[in-house]
Amino acid sequence: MKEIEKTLENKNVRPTAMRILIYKYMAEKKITFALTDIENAFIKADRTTLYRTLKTFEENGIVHQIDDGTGTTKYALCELGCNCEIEQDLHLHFHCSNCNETVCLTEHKIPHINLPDGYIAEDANLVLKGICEKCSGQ
Amino acid sequence: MKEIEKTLENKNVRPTAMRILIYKYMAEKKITFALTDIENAFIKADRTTLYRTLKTFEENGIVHQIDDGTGTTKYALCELGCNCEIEQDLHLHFHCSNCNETVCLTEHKIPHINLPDGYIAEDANLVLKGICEKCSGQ
DNA sequence: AGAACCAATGCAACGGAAGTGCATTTATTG
DNA sequence: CAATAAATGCACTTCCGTTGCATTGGTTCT
Ligand SMILES: [Mn+2]
Ligand SMILES: [Mn+2]
Ligand SMILES: [Zn+2]
Ligand SMILES: [Zn+2]
Repeated sequence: MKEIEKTLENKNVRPTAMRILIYKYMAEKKITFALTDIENAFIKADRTTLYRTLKTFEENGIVHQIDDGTGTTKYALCELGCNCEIEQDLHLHFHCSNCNETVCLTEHKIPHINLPDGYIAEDANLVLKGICEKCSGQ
Repeated sequence: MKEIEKTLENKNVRPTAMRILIYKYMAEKKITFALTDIENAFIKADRTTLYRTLKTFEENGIVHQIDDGTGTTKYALCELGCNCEIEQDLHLHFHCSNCNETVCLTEHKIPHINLPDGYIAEDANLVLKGICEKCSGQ
């Protein structure tokens, strides 16, 4: 409780009741989630509020967006010490085609790629798709 | 003309007038394109027809879809000898944040990634974002 | 405490893009 | 030519992200 408030304040985000709830939801969840997921978890909350809360969280380095190729944006809590407001943390993401869940593989960074002359890379997105550990039964 | 017809027939796609036009458009274009692009290029054609034509083309290995993270699906003609109906051609794509164009870097394959135990990769998508050669002025 | 102010929330509506059902036209086959 | 199948066009739907604006709630200043 108090801890979450501190965390938010440290990131310059006012710890409102709503925001604390949302943060809690995210912290308990191990995998990534979509706006709709969180919307279903909190019947009370308005979609827009959740949307803007996540946006605020993102702008202040609390969560990061994930584009896993499903067409719906996913979010995940940033790791401790992740400073993705300043520079991107280019870890890869895995999307399971069986359970449809997307996970951050924060240990696995996107390898450096040599581009043709003239191309300047500033950002990268690598998504692997297949069967996750839970679904592969191992 | 006749050549395009042959190409389509070889891929088991009936060479209708519309399809030949669309193929021609794609062949002239060097970069990838969205459904809307092609829609604007052919005032006459209905969006659904274009949509389904591209779908047919994709199912028969004439074009491949590209998810460049912009939210709108891009398409590009497959290379000669590309057999992406059978197995994915996992080359990377580059999206320029200046001119907003996406290009296939067919020479650059997505490197193999070691995943944690239990994860089975079947597909991959790697998109680099930044400044393209045209826009970097080199 | 009360007034003034700003941030957060909620409701409604918009817009882009993908996708589907069905009628109509066009091509293919017997 | 008739019968059949494929391709095209129109209308409509759904999904998701996004914005405008009114309302609520909390903070600060007098
Ligand atoms: Mn992540
Ligand atoms: Mn490509
Ligand atoms: Zn799974
Ligand atoms: Zn460019």
